[in-house]
Amino acid sequence: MARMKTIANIKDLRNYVGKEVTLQGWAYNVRSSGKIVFLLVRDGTGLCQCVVEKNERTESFFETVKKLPLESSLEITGVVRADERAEGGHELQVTGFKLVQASPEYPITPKAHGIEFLMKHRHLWFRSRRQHAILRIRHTLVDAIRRFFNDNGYINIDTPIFTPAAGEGVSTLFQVDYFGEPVYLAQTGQLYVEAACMAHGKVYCFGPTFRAEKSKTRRHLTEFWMVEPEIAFAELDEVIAVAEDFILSIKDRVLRDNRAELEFLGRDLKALENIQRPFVRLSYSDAVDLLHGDKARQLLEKDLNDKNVRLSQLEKELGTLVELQKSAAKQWEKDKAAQREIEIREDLEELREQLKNIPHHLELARNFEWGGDLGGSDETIISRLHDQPVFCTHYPRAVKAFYMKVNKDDPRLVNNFDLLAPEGFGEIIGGSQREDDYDMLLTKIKEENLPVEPYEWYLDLRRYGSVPHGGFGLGVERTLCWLCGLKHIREAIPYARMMGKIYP
RNA sequence: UCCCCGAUAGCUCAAUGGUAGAGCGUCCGGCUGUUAACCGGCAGGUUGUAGGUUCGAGUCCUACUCGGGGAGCCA
Repeated sequence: MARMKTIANIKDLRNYVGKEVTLQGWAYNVRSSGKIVFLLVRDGTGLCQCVVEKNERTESFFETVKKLPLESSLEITGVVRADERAEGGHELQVTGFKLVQASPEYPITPKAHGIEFLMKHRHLWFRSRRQHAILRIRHTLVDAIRRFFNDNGYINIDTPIFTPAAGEGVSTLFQVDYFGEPVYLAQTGQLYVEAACMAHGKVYCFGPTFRAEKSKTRRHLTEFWMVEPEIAFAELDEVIAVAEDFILSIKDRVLRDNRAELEFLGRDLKALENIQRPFVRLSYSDAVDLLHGDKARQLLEKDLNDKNVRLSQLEKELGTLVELQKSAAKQWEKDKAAQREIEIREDLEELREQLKNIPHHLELARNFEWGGDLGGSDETIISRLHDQPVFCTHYPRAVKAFYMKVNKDDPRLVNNFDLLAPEGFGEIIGGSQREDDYDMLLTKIKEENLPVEPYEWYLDLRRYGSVPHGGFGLGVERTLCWLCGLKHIREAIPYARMMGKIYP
């Protein structure tokens, strides 16, 4: 009587309607009603409602399923059928069940949890739908990044993570003991990839990178992933054109492959679909004018006004909720009101924080002096004044790294660019044309009081067949935040490493 | 490094300086179409740590630890 069982993935169930299949997965949720149990199973590819009715066929396991602890591992067999009432449109009429392992009580319930608790259970949080969706999109993003460069003639070059002390901003690097010698975790692969660029023409490196800055914000990680292409015989405009093609390519790929996930995350798909070439090109000097101008002021004043309106709306709703909780007859009505009240209080707190900061941001923008580096709030203003990504170019030489190419026409400037993602998501790319003139590079190394000796190999690249070249670095997590509409970067990487956080 | 907020049951949160509570989860019972199901019941606590004020501290004060948000700095 033994039959071969058909193992199916939940994402493929539509191909098995009317057939008996076996799912291998975990119990995501269980609801029961006397003689019928609805078991929501996840298998990594999707969720499927499995319906167990109490009858002779299910007798041996009905009670087990009914009392199944969440996240117990299992194999479940049944006939696939289409049903509007089921999540995903298909469900399983269960005929067989095998418990692989019964879980003890699972920490993460279908109810609300705080971020501290969830981050402590990051290893289990992966199983939740939102985190599952985000990491799937990350997978697509990483693949799209490699695809773009591989398909366009770039060679992948891995750069070292242990790097010698080069004197540059050592305080922001992690020091490691390397056989008794202090070395540092790389904060960029760029200098190394430039060398490979002179061998292969078009190259890129892609790996983790480390910053020891003591920043505790929603935009910072101490360990994050960066892809850094480098192109020979390219000046600034050409590098910018590549960055534009690249961003459009990865954006389209994620929209194509992960529409369902983006929708689940509540991402405004229109906002992504509307991203088209050409992106905005804005020089640093024009950006400074923009910050000083009426538009920036009006934006912040409108923001202030909108947020105040929102604040009073929420306060009003809060009042009615408190009344509702007193008057509601049903317990569940009270619970729902209580839950909403918590949400509103969180929103209110955030709004008040933002409102407190707006005058400060206004001040920063108005008093911004030509020559300084653009701050986070300045970038937000610039990006929100445009509906396409903004290339901000030609920063003052004094605030940028020594390897950036000095501008021919205005030696106060360098040929660099940052790309600001729309909707206020901020900087996702930093890039430049590199200084290819030996004498100028040496001058700049000395200007910054850097030791020359560790850079001899780098100077060699300008001694032997120097050519105009340039590239950029894209932060994977910040890009993912933009694509997914994430408020905090900690959700954009499987194991976030942040100041003071290393578990799990 | 600085500023603001927080820490109470496994989870999310209540509690004028005066007897520590609710919902969810667990456990027990009920329910054949549930969608964070629902309904009834039981159990569940050294209120982050150490001091202090007070007749009396979850609540006030001080320090510390941890967390959240922001500033600076950065990508």
